[in-house]
Amino acid sequence: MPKVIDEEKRRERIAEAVWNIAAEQGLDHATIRAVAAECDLSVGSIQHSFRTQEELKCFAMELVVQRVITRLNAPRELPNHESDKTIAIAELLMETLPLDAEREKEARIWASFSTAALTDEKLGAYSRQMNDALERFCLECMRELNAPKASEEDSDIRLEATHLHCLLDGLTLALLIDPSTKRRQEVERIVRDFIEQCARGV
Amino acid sequence: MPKVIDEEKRRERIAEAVWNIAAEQGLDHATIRAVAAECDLSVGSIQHSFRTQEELKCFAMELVVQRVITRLNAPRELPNHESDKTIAIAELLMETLPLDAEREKEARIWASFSTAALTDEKLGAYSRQMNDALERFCLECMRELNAPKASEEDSDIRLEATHLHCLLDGLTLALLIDPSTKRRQEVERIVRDFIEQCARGV
DNA sequence: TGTATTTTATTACATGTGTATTATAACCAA
DNA sequence: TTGGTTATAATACACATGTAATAAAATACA
Repeated sequence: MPKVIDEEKRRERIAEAVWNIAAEQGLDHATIRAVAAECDLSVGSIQHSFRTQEELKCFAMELVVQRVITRLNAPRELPNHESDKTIAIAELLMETLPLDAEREKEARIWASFSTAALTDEKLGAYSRQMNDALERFCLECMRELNAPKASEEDSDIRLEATHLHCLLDGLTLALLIDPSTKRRQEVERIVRDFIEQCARGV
Repeated sequence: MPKVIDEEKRRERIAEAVWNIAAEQGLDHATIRAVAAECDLSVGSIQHSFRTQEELKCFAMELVVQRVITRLNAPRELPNHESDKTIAIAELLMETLPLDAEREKEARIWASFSTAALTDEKLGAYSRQMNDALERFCLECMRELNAPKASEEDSDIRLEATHLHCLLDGLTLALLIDPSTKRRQEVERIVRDFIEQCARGV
């Protein structure tokens, strides 16, 4: 019998090396050799886990989507008190933004993959999956905000969820381009104001 | 005396070839040879106009910024009547979105360049220039909307302009990922609602 | 027309890249 | 220990790429 390794863990370790390179140098720098060096493996070992580079890139992107979706679906409990809940939701949403170094790295990873997905049909599906998940998450948040009133049409809430979702994407981009403290404060203020406005049901 | 060509036009023609490839296959596919083929020139001609590939990419990105800024700064006249003006501004803003094939291509070009700018310091400056220009444009729009009231603080208007700007970026991304008619209609509705809300000064 | 000068085209070359191949090393069961 | 199986490593190879070098063509003025 051969040496036995946890093949799934190995694949994830390699995928994370792709992430690092994508965040720091762009996805196109994630060559087999660069990835091998990044995760301290030989080219042969990478090839053992992934037959082709395309397979590796797909897996690396799929894993991003998986992890983010898992996090978005994590069980949460929101405060009962209405104004506390509003604040909690705003903070929940801000956790998706690159307001600290770790999230910034994630956002850079995602930016490189989703741009690649625009011209790579194989990756496009993951892009759409992520989009759907974020939209659902925003929709849940909006439902929570509107729950006590139940005054709005469902289609209106869906539209506001899409608005929120796109706003978050745009804020993410803005923070990647300008991660200054000033910008971060503006972004936090925008999210809070928007959520409060939604809660007031304007 | 040598053959005389319009060197500036030539450079722009080459840059536009880079754009085409970036939109269709991604910026990393814009190799010297691919660009030469795209604009029906030899590799030597490209080299005559651009010493290195880096120089070419910078020029190509700079030209995008230049053209967009020129368009944003184009003189416009808005209707005097208030509600007409609101509608006009909404339509003005929607012209920046990839709601038709031509704008979609532009957005894809910009997406590939701005993502590359995240990991390429040389390109980062253009990214920030474009951002500033869009933000100024949004600010002008917000000022127009708020002109008749003059009730808001300037800092609030600036924040709303940033909100608008980020929203537009996010909507652009959403349309690139899903350019369906349904999505387009949602996007148009979101812009109109948001602008109306701003006009009402909520 | 001839020629100087620049544009264009071709080629060459070093390096990077994906991947197949091969050889070695590591491991578990008998 | 030994044998068989698999993981790892190293190498080979065809091809793409950026760029330099060189040759050829084209043009405006004398």
